[in-house]
Amino acid sequence: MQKVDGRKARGEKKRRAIVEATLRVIERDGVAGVTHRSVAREAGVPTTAPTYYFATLDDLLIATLLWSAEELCDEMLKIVASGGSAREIAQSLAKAVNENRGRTLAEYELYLLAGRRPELKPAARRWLDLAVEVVRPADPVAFRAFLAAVDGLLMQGLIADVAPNEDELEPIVSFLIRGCDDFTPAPREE
Amino acid sequence: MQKVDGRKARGEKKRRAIVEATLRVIERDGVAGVTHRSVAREAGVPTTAPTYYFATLDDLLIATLLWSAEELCDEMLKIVASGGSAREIAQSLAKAVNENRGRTLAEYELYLLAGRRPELKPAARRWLDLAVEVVRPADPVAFRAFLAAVDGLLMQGLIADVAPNEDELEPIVSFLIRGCDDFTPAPREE
DNA sequence: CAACTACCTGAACAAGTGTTCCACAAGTTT
DNA sequence: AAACTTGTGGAACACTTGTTCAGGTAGTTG
Repeated sequence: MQKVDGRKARGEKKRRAIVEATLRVIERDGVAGVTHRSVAREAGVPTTAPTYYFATLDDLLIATLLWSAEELCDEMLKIVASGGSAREIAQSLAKAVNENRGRTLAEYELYLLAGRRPELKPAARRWLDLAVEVVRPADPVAFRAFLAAVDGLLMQGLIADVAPNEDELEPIVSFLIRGCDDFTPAPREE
Repeated sequence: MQKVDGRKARGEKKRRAIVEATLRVIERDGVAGVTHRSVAREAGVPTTAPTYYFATLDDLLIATLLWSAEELCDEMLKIVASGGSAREIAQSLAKAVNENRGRTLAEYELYLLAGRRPELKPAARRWLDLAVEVVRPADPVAFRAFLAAVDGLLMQGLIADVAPNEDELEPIVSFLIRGCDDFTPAPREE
């Protein structure tokens, strides 16, 4: 008979809390602001807790990227599921560069981190692969162009004097998804 | 009668050497690897030289971003001047994510830096503004979509397992610039 | 309730950081 | 050549960093 060890359960919870705190630190101060101590302070745990749960600072960043990537995938799936019209997509993009600006910045910093750590690449581009998989676009070239533009619009939105809003983004999104059947997947052959 | 002060000339030269060394450090180790000491070592100057020329480490990064942005603009203008066909653009992109991978990574790290330092934003998006200005696109929406996709293709190229080559990129670029008259500027009304 | 185990943490350390300071060298002007 | 300005660099300081480690604590088991 197996009983869940309360100690381990608590540990797992704290571990998650540390990862979440790390993401908040990145949102606020960037990857550069991540230190064992800053994370510990943010999470409200002792200084050595992050070291205890993650062998190295790198491991902590990696865990944070993996978790963030997972969340991003969930959000993307929601958009696709809801129909994926130009309006909805533009709305999501506008939110990412306005209300969720810090979060979006964090995501791209982790993105670039993957550029220097080959083992992180799969996680970083997970949402891309997943998008292709669930949408099964009729025109792969058009779809790849669309996905690239999404990244570009977000990045450029981050360095604009005033971030673009939904109405400004919509025509661009519309232009990009013409020929993509509004995300309607190609019929799968059985 | 004014004579150029040999001291100042030498100083200016060293200053530039330090900025160039900084960019090399970023290419190799990322922004995180930039310290007064690492830059000094790379540039072959004493430890305190970077501090002497740049009040703070931030100032050094800022100067590096400005310089890098300038170079990027020059390169973009060259592409436009040479005609800006899909083939040429795809060629440039392929080069950026292969031979010049480190440099491209560095550029995007500095890009994101601008996301957190409002005063750097104009420099970071300089190439975008310049592109719109010199191309004077007939269809602004299509052109903005194209510019966004360029950023996205580069970023996604950086986190691909194997970076895309010219031939893979060309169809996507072609798709994007259809309706842009191959970069031919709209006739300017006089 | 004692023995045990696994988790947890405060203090401490060595290494590296940004920056200051002052003596001095090189170049220019009088 | 003396006076002056500008550039230069080694030593040092106060501080923060990642990480270690030995002891302590909470949860589980017999």
